[in-house]
Amino acid sequence: MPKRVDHDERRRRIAEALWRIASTRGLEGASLRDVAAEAGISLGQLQHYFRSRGDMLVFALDHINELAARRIRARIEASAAVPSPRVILRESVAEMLPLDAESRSGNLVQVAYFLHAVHDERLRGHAKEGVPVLRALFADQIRRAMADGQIAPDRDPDTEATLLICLVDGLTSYTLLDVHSPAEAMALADAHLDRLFTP
Amino acid sequence: MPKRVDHDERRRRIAEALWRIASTRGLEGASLRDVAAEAGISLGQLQHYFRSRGDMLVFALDHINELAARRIRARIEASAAVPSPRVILRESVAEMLPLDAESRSGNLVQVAYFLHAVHDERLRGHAKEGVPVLRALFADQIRRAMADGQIAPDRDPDTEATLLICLVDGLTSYTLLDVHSPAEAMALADAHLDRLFTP
DNA sequence: GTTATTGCAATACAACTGACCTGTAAAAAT
DNA sequence: ATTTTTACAGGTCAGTTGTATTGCAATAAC
Repeated sequence: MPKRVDHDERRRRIAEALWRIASTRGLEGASLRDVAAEAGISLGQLQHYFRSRGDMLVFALDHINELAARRIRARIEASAAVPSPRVILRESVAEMLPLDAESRSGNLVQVAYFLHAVHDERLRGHAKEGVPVLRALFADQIRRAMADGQIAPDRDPDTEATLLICLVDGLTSYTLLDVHSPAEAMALADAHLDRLFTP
Repeated sequence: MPKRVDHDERRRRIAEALWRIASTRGLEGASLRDVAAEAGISLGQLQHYFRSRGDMLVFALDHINELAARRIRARIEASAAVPSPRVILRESVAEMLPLDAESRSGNLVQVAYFLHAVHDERLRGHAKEGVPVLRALFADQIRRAMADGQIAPDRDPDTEATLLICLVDGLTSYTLLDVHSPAEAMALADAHLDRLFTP
């Protein structure tokens, strides 16, 4: 055999090529041939690493979810030595919203997957799994802020966490549609946080 | 010529067949042949009424938007003789959320269009146009409630209207994904309204 | 050096796509 | 009665899709 190859590394490269296409033409517009061309490899080689198109889609979704989680963590750690709950929430939201071109294309990929997941049971599991984790993270921060007197004690942390996630999702949708600008989206998120953080 | 036919009525029938397919298999899964079969007509007949697939998609989107707006109006008028702002907002939200099977499939069609619209300039215009109308309607009700002392006077009506729309959008997405149930979605929306309506 | 295995290229294939074209029956217009 | 227009049925076409198959070069194991 020729050089022994890192399979996962190749798969990640292919997944990234897939995102580039999915963010401009949608997931359905990303045929095996297109992805192979975008990745600079042959169709045969792509098929060597993914037995089917479905396998490729699932791998790429898992990969993008992992990268997103990593970026949120990195951003929080970079923001302050001991970040306050409000900073953590705000930075997380900022990272999730499509505020720059890169994040925008990432969100487009997520949306493409979302639509697919609604109709595809296999993808749905992968698409859903991140939500409870994120809700728990948000709810924890809200609890911390409540203990600190920054949020009224009659709020329910889980409810507030879910509302915030849903709001970000909606803000993302309308930002992608150019109904409002990235800056307006962030301002709206801040307005929501302002009212969450009232003792 | 044979019986003179109501073209728009035929087109509406075809559009409804398209929704039935789009809500289960997605927009891309709705080929001209599939739509024709679902509508119980031949491919030739379908092509007689729509010169291209794109035309069909645009018509069906406009039609579904119009029906949705009509249903919201009907629901509000049915709720009370002189509906309060809060009732109007709540009923509108309830109509937008995928609370029953019919509404769910309608929302699935909307989502399918949304993803398409992000990449298709022609569709984007049609998909966006409903938002400012809805925001104006919501903002009006919020202003009425503020004048009545039901909402704190320091709130910005347009901001609150936009936040509510975005929240509903996010609630819809996660309800479609079965992250939470329709009942939970409505409870979350009520929680948000509770905090909006505090003097 | 032989053999077995891996990495990949190339081709083939059946299914399906949207668009286009032609044919024809029916009825309205003249 | 003739002409014209409408409403459709059916077929064709070039192009694209995911998948399967075959062939072959490179190298590790023996």
